[in-house]
Amino acid sequence: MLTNARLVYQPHDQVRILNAAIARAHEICEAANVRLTPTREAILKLLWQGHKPMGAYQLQQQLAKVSEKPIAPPTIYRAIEFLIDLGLVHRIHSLNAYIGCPFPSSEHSNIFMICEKCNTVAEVADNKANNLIEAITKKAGFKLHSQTIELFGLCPNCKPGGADE
Amino acid sequence: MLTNARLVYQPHDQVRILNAAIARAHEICEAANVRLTPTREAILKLLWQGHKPMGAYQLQQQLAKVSEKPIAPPTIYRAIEFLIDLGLVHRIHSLNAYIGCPFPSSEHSNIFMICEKCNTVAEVADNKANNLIEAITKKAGFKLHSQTIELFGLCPNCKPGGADE
DNA sequence: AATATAGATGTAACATTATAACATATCATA
DNA sequence: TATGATATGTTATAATGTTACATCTATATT
Repeated sequence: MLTNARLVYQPHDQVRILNAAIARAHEICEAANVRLTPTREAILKLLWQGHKPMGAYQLQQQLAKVSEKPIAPPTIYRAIEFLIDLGLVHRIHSLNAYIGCPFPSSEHSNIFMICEKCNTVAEVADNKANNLIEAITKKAGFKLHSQTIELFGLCPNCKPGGADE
Repeated sequence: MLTNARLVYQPHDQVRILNAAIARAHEICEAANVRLTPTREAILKLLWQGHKPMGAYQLQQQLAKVSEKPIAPPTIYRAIEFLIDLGLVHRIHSLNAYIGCPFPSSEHSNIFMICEKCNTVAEVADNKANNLIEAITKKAGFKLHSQTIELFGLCPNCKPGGADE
């Protein structure tokens, strides 16, 4: 099982993690022979801040604070699409929002644990889950292409018992 | 494992199924002491036609054909909310669309198999999936409230090999 | 049967999310 | 530096969903 849950739920060196993610993204783009332009990089960075998903217009607002010229929705959406296609970002459908992917370029089912209180999202990739879903669909005669699994609840820091369970 | 996959993927008496679903809905509403008004019933019926999800504005268009007066979005959304709260209808987040629930009033994880070609949606409720997700979240210290699992691919009737696998 | 009440719908305006169509700019390379 | 491909700017608009408040309707009570 691959997960960034501990990272998300515990205090950590946000800047280092962010820089690592950006460095990783540069590698991936280079390998794919595509360009991680300033706008794209800025959006990717925002989607890594705080492990909270952000909507397109929220991204636009944040970008406005940094850049001199306002960036219009089409550019935002194009950048998001670019990042999603590369596996660097995920869409959280139930929130109409986007978030940086902690393990890009890994084949995985994306299971998102969405905290209803603090809005953090942790991701899990689990082979057992993949296999089970594969088995369920196969039994039904359904040819599986992709999937999205979104779980709602309270993260360790927000649930009544607290982080130490 | 509870599923309506066979029903959805094989020819069946659509009218009988629909009537059964509506009768069931009436029972559930009576038990809950709430009213299945004509508008609500009309929407529920539409969401049972063809096992395909429909968006709010699509529902509005269809209703316009039947009713004399056009029905405005708030009424549509209110009816949808009502039906979802009763467990009679589900929202498919990735499609911004809604569909009738084949097994209302059953405690279940909702796994939706969405055909990318014909748009039919079959639903599966699987205890193993429930348990696995419960285990995954527990391990991460996440308190699970609800979930949505949406699978994309090709249904038996649309996939290359055909329905007989 | 008249009336009070809660629940349901009507209505108009608007907020949010996303895309289309076309123009312009920028980058990599010949 | 010319050229083509890629990326972004610009304007308008589509699609989805909500707010706030008015009006109606069913039901229960007197």
